Amino acid sequence: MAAPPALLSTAAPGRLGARQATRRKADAVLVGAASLIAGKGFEATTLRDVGRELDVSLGGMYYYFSSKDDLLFQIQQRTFSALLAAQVKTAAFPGRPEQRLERLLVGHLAFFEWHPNEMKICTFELESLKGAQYRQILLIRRRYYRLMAGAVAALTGSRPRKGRDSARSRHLTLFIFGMLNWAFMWYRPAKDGPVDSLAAHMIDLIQHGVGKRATG
Amino acid sequence: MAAPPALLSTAAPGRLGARQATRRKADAVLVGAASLIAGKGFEATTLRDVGRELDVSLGGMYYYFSSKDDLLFQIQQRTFSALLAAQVKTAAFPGRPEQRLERLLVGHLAFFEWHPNEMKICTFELESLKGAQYRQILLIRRRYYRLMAGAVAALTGSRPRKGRDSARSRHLTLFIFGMLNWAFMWYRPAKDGPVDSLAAHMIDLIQHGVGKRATG
DNA sequence: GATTATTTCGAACGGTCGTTCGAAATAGCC
DNA sequence: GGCTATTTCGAACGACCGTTCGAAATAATC
Repeated sequence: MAAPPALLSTAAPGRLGARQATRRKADAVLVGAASLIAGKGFEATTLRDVGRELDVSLGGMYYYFSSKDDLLFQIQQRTFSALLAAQVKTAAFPGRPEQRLERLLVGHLAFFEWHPNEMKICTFELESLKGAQYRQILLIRRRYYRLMAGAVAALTGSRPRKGRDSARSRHLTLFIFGMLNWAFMWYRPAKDGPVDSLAAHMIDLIQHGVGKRATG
Repeated sequence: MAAPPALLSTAAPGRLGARQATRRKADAVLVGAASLIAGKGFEATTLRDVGRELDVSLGGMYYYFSSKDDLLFQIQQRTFSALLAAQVKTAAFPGRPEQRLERLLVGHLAFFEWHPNEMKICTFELESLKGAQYRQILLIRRRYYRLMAGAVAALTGSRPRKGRDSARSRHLTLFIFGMLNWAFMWYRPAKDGPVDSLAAHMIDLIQHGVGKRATG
């Protein structure tokens, strides 16, 4: 599997004619801020901290971002958009249902492996967003849920309803999200092996449970 | 299943001869604070907020707690201790492995249903603790992990090793924790039914996967 | 090199936070 | 009622936060 795409600058740029170096620096600030926020939490992370980490003065931070909230929003918006776009592509490839779901699991875990800080923030700091920003991230998340729920429904053979899934199908999808999203609490590549084998364990559990063992 | 135990005052009391009413008020503060912290996060929650919620002046808060950190620590310490104690009892009852694991799942979810705010805090705000308090909570969590890992190992038939589980067994246990801990993001009793049926879905997935269906 | 636009800085502002402390109020006890 | 210990309060302190702003520095353009 190729490396997941970097977090593209999909958001509207601060200025139309902004030079490329400026864009790059803004991206670097985003990465550094994500590292700090993932480590200490959004509220506990200071703009002075972020500035110090990247050798930008406190006032200078406001050249790149309009507010602290904007910083958090851009991290989540870019991260989730890139994940969703990559997974939509992944889901488009043909294959048997279990293969397609496994590809999505690998894709999710690989993206998490490449952007652990950003993904941790998406998981932990959703509710730190407010108003329109909160709602926009919620929309992206909902689209991602539908993508995964569709793959799960294809595996179980239940025809996908328009609005609602059955309780069982819904629970199964949310169980899978739980397994995936909890991984950042414990997954260490050196200890747990590559994400491919982790996804294989996961798809094996989903298909057969612990009763029947696949090649292991 | 009987109601899970309340969050007992297991921590050392502020004063030895403290009157019962004082203890009760301290417990009430703990509950109110948990509600606010679960809603807004620990850093974003102010002692002034907590005091206002419970009609205690800001200065008065320090009669019950030595610091804001102490407040968070007590919430996590009491909650996790009560959960661990209840689950140790649950695990002691005899039964087939799948029954014993299912009882633990039900126990966990039922405890979460009764103390959602406190459990959300235990999940989200572990890393807001520092130093000795952080390490102490980590110890409790590790004991709880071992309890669950033992039940999982009994189900898979793998003999429990002393120090390390196999990668597969470890992953399976952590998958289960993921399913359980992610539930606070979506579980609503009115929509998702009682925790017993949720645990039944979960144990069915763990045992048979989606391939074979139990009574559904 | 002069002119303009972009980038960076440092100081300051108003506000809010956790914490302290001594006095006032309350309850328990004889 | 008096006396003591427990409980509650309100004001204040120092520290730090996000944000603003105008000037200085730097880069781009001619």
